[in-house]
Parts: sequence; C-alpha cells; structure tokens
Amino acid sequence: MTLTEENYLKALHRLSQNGESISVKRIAALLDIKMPTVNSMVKNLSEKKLIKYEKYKSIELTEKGRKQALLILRKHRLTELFLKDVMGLGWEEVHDIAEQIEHLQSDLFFNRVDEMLGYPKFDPHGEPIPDSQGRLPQLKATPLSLCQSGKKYQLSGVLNNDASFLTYLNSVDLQLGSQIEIITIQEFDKSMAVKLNGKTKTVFSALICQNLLVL
Amino acid sequence: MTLTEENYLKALHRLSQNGESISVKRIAALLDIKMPTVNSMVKNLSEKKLIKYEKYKSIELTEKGRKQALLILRKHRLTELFLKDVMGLGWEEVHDIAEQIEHLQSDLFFNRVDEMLGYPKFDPHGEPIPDSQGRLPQLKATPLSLCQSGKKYQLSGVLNNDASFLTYLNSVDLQLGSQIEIITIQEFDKSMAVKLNGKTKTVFSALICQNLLVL
DNA sequence: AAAAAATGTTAGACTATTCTAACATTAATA
DNA sequence: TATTAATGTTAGAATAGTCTAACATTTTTT
Repeated sequence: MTLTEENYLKALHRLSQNGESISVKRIAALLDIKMPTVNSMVKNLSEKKLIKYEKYKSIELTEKGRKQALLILRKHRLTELFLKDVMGLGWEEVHDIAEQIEHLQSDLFFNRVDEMLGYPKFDPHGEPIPDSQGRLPQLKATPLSLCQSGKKYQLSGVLNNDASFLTYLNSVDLQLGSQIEIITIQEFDKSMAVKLNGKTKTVFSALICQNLLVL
Repeated sequence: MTLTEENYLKALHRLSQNGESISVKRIAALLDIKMPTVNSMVKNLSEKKLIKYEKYKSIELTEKGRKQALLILRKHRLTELFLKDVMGLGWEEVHDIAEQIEHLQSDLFFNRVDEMLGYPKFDPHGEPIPDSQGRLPQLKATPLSLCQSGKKYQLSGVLNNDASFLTYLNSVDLQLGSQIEIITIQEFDKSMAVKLNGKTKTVFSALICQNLLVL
C-alpha cells in the first residue's frame, strides 16, 4: 500500500467511528483534497477490496480495509506513546511526528516499541491500541464501583442520564475518554478518592461510582 | 525536497566519497534505476542548484547539495545509533529502518535523538556524524598516546606501515573505524589497558600507542 | 412536484517518477 | 585512425496522485 492509500484508509476509519455515513465530501474535507481526487481514490480502494463502493451510495470499509486501518492506527498510537514516555516529548508535540512514523514498514521496529512500552492497551487519551493482528481489545466496560484502587481507567459510558448527574460530571470536567485514577477506596461507605485526567483530585460517592462505566 | 530527491542526493554524496568521478551509470547502478531516469533527475537537481551538470560531463554536488546530503546522513547515522543504543536493536537490523526514518521532517525529533545519545560525533562504525548545520566535524586525528583514560576513540589511521605492526593490528581485530576505549594508563611505562570494539581487552605498549591515530 | 442547492462523477490536464526504444557522443581497441 | 564498445541523451509512454471545469444525480426547499 502507498502512503497516500494509508492516509485515505485512516481517514475512512476515523469517519466510520462516529456512526455517520461516509461521503466523498467528508473525506475530501478531512484530507483537504478535492472531491474528484477522492472519487478516483475511492475507485482505486474499491478495486483493491478495501472499501465497498457504488456510485452515489455511501462508502464503507470492508473487513480487510478496516484491519489495514487499525494496523496503521496501532502504529500511530504506539508511536505517540513512545515519543512521549520514552523520548520525553510533550503530548502536543507527538502527533505530527507519529503521522510520519506510522507509515514505516518494519515489524521489528514496532514490536520493539510495543515491548519497550510494556504492551500497552490504551494510549494516554484512553483510546484503545489495536493488537498486531488489527484487532481492538474487547471493551467490556465495568462500573467504577467494581474497580481496584491504584489503577487508572477511562470513562466509557454512564448508567444514568439524569440532568443532575450529567451536570455534575461536567462540573468536574469529566467526559467520555477522561482518565480516572482511583487513589483510595473508603471501606466504610465505598466512596473513592480519585484523580481526574491526571490533575483534579476529588471524591466520588458510591452512587456515582455505580453509575460510571470505565475500561 | 521529495523523498526521491533525497535518495539521489545521498547516492551522489556516497559516490563522491571515494574520489572517482560521478557518472550517470554509477548512480543508476547504485540506486538500481535505469540511466534515462537518472538523466532526468540529474537535470532536475541541476535546475535546483543541488548539483553541477553539463551534458556528457561528470557530475558534482554543489555546496548546497552537499549540505543537504550531509543533513540526511546526519539523520541516518543518529537514527542507527538510536535504534542500537536506545532501542537495543542489532547493528545489522538498523540500516533498513534508518533508511526510512532519515526522511522524517522533524527537527524536534532528531534533536531529541541527538540529546538522548549525548551528542555523538561518530557512529559505531567510526563514521563521523555531521552537525545540525550539515558540517562534518574537523577530523584532527591524535596519536592514542596523547589521549585520556576512560574515554572512547575511533581508529582513524596509523603512523607506521611495517608489516609486523599491521599484522599485529589484524591479530587483535583492529581496523580503521574500530573503537578503542582506554581503561587505564600505566604511569610507569605509558602502556595502556584498552577495550577494543566494546569486547576484547588487551594492553598496548607505549610504542603501539604512538603509532595509532584516533579521533 | 418543480426549482434550487448540494453532492457526486467524468473528462482532461499536470507533475513526479519511472520505463523502453532509438539515437548521439565519447572512450577503447584493433 | 577507423571501428566497436561503452556511456549518455532524447523521445515518448505508463502510473500515481493531484487539479479544474463541466456535467449528473440526489436531496432539500419552496
């Protein structure tokens, strides 16, 4: 696969994430490329069985295409973590470099990166890192109330949609993907002292913990 | 500059190393590309003032072209050292990966690599690493006898060409570029306990030390 | 439902990099 | 020196990826 094709696949995968259907226009906007160009590439990727495409219909990744995209995503996320944790670069600095390194062809290199990082399952944004077969780890969300102290989790959902609850989450700046580290758990009332996004410390009551789904 | 142009420049620089004049045929052979293709690229690089070229004449890098080539070489050599020393890859494994990483556009990345390696002046083959301005370090070779203990040097030449001396060097597997680390220096006879290529330990007499030029 | 707007497609062109086939020049040899 | 061999160049075509201009289809609005 060429570098350009890889970038299209990545874009396709990104667009397929948020439910909405994938259009030529959206790809063009994301990659800052004109629609006719996207149209040609879409035909090309379709011939290679990486996407499902029919004129005027919306576009979908095939299993094969999705796997390829996830393998690139794996390289991207491992690289970002490596640049940050091993090389000490700032989180805001790593993306552009990872965009380039993700296209390297070397299993040896990325396996070593993976090894040096201790085979991480999530990047620092809480995004899962696909495995070397392009599989995403099974995301079995757990209520925070069943989690262990000393560990870090990512908020993946809520079990309660009351406005008062959601307003509270907003007030502590907690969103899907936010990091929650359990500092201690109170034996008596099952409340938890937590650190949010590596910054804010606060305490969650048992009721709050029961309504937060984490990974 | 495109990736292809960078590869041509690197080849040009390599060919300019061993004195011989640079021909279209030699570039073609080195890059495994047909002569007419090289011919087009040579015209292109000439327009960009990276090489000096006239029909049927031999080709030369300009100052500008040479500097570009050295900057790529710098990235290549820093990368090889990084892959080996920081990531623990084998010396034979690093070249292909470095061939890819050397084309990354990120001063931030390479500066950090440089920093993590302690601003090395030579790669493990004893090849000098150009600085960030594309300058090669002044190579003022010193007799080993004037060097300090605890430091690492690279063999860059000999001051004696007697067969017996050269045979001795061969017997301890010492070649141009080999690494010599001075462990201790005997006050009494100026002999040196040394470690060669990070492996073999031996002792050099003062006479040997006087005849070895190092960097 | 008809008109207008949005989106998608085709056609044709351009650049970069590569090739093969044919031709030109320089170098080597008889 | 005259041929032959080696090397270099030009011409013309192919592919990947991009563009603009023009045309087609679908969606939205009136």
